[in-house]
Amino acid sequence: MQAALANVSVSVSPSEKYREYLATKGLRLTRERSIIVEEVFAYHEHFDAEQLISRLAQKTDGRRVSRSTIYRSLSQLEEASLIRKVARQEDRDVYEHDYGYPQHDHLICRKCGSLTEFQASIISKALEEIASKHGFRMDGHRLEVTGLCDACCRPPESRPQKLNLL
Amino acid sequence: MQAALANVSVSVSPSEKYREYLATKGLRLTRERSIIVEEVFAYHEHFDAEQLISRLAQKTDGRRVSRSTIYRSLSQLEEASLIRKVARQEDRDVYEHDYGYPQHDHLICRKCGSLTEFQASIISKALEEIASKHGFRMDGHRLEVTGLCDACCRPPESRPQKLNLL
DNA sequence: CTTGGTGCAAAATCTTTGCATAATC
DNA sequence: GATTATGCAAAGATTTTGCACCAAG
Repeated sequence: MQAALANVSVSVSPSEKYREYLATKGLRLTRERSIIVEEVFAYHEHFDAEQLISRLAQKTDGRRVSRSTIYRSLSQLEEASLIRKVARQEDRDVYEHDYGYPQHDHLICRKCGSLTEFQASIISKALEEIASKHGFRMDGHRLEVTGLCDACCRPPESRPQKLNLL
Repeated sequence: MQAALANVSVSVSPSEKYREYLATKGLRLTRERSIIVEEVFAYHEHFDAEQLISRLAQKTDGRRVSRSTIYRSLSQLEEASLIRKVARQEDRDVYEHDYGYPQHDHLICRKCGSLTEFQASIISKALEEIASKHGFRMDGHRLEVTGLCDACCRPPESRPQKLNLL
């Protein structure tokens, strides 16, 4: 009678978790919502609303979902802690899986825009101490480290052309 | 011959720094830009574009500046590392002073929205190590710790009504 | 007189919303 | 049958841009 209590404990599927969340609000896991949550969790890549829309709003089979519904669902998925915003790129919120995935942070390259994940328990621990010192009840954090990634650092011959500044 | 090399070393005023930045681009510190940088550094509060605009676009004296110019200037001030984005609230980017102010991070209350600053060198140090491990050339970071602030934590009589999720 | 700058209004983006229709309990 | 959901198009909101006129070197 021991549940896996590692960093990640996934007892139910994302869809199921979504259903549970919806239930608490008296809402239903409809076909569209189901399609969305499945698509979102089909890949572990970071994504934004537009990418999801382009994948779902253009389906020819019966799995097409409208733009509005996708936006509405993304808000719910975030509320339900299934996904979370990690950054903002090109004026769009970038999401990632929050459910079933360990806490981590990101190195964001200012040049090529690449997102590199890393884990550092020392940071979480430090934050817990800091929060408690301020009487702050922490429930999460978002840490974006900006700079130049390994590839973009190397000026030599393979100098990246794409400098989308800022 | 020793410059103040503490966390903060301000040898020139924000305006002067702005002027220097502009010079490197062959641009000038105009009267409007001057007004903007002075207004921005007049208070050390966090602010967003709209707040700045409401303060500057409604002046009756000769210190009015247009919306466009303010947006254009904010981009430059950010580029020049005079200000930086700290968060996003109500769909707006929130800025704070970056120049002449020590590195710090924020505790953001999900309930009342309050921003509390804190400093933790341990985090910067940890990040430097992590970055170097990834061959990443860090030039800054943004850390938002979310949760409930001291005031909003206290359930006693003023029990928060809003109990969301999970 | 040539380049840079401002202001206005229109445009561009991303996101939300009103409403009619459709599905579900 | 009442409530919830979807899709569309229109509306909202913030930020950007084209353009004419002004300013500075």
